[in-house]
Amino acid sequence: MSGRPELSPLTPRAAQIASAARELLEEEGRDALTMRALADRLGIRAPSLYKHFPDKAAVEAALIEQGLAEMGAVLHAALEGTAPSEAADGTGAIGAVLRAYRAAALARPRLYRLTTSGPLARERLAPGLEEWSGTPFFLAAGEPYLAQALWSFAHGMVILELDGRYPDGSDLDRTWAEGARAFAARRT
Amino acid sequence: MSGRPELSPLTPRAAQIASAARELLEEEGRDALTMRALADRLGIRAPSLYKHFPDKAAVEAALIEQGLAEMGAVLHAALEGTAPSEAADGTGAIGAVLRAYRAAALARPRLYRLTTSGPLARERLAPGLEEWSGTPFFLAAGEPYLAQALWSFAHGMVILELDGRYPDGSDLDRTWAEGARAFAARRT
DNA sequence: AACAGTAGGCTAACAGCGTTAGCTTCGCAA
DNA sequence: TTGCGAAGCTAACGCTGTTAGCCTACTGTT
Repeated sequence: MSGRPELSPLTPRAAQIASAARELLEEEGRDALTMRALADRLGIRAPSLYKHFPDKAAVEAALIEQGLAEMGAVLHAALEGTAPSEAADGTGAIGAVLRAYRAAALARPRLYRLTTSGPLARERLAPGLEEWSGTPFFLAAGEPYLAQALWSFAHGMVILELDGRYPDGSDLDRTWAEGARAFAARRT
Repeated sequence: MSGRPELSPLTPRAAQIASAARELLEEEGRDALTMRALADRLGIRAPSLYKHFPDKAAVEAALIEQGLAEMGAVLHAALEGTAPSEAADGTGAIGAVLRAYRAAALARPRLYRLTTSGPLARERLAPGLEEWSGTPFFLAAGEPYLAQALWSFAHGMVILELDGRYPDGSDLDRTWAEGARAFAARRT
């Protein structure tokens, strides 16, 4: 399992704000996450938020930490769960990680996009968190280059699906399975 | 080769504006592409732009069409070029398409991100253009599911590289090669 | 008990954003 | 000559993130 790094500490009030921000993001999308709308949801005025976070990017960073932590937890759990059985479809740990990744991303699509899109302000994130959330890919692939390629495939699949880039009627289950077989065949 | 669909027609003035928009995007980034900055570059005021485009999204759509058209041209050319020799590294057409894709994206990173990130307003694009730009993946993979998986891998690799998501010192050449081998091995 | 400091609200305001309304000015065609 | 459309303009609106400065209430100290 290997312990998850601690998230950046938040004051109780800041945690409430982050929680409201997450609700707002997941219910209404990234564009709706404005400082005024967030303040409204808390019954205060926008400038008061700046007593708790230095700027909007810091609020987003708190959500990104949640996104990384939850994705990491899901992936680590998926690896634990399927280690004994060693897979239903012959793709083993690689298939398990891919299925878990897709399910977790589609369950929280807007948080996923916030977490993974655009340049990442690493200095705002808890150290080690990003790496920890990615290690299941390494564990599943057994080798860092295949692991990075596998992660890239998974992210590409998810983000293109979320953005509606695939033609209508695409059988994405089958595309995922095809990718899983391609990568699993290279596992040593 | 198969002829490229025509891009949406623009009046001469609109084409000038789109050209200036592209310069602005590539030189200063997406955030710098504002209607006022674009107008400045043309020596006019922002509201005058609305005589030529209905809104900012229409300007962006013109750039997205350029991005799709240029990417498609590069990929089609790459397939033509390597069909006879059949590859230096054993990955054949798949390796050729991947190398061309990466090179084209990294040569115009901000246009690539604009073209491929976020929901796509298909009704604003020339019909068939998006499909045409993607067909080289199908031609290289020989099969639609592998083709979609291959495209997803390529996009994931590029966008994660552009966003600086890989750890410092990652040997991305090797990661690309690993992915190319995985997909090439499944080509029938 | 009086005082100081701090946490956490508030209003007013600024610059920048996309966008609209309404006006003017120029060149061409009937 | 008249009319009209193309293409510019200014002023303004509502939205955004953010800052400055003020006020109130609680908390701990002397």
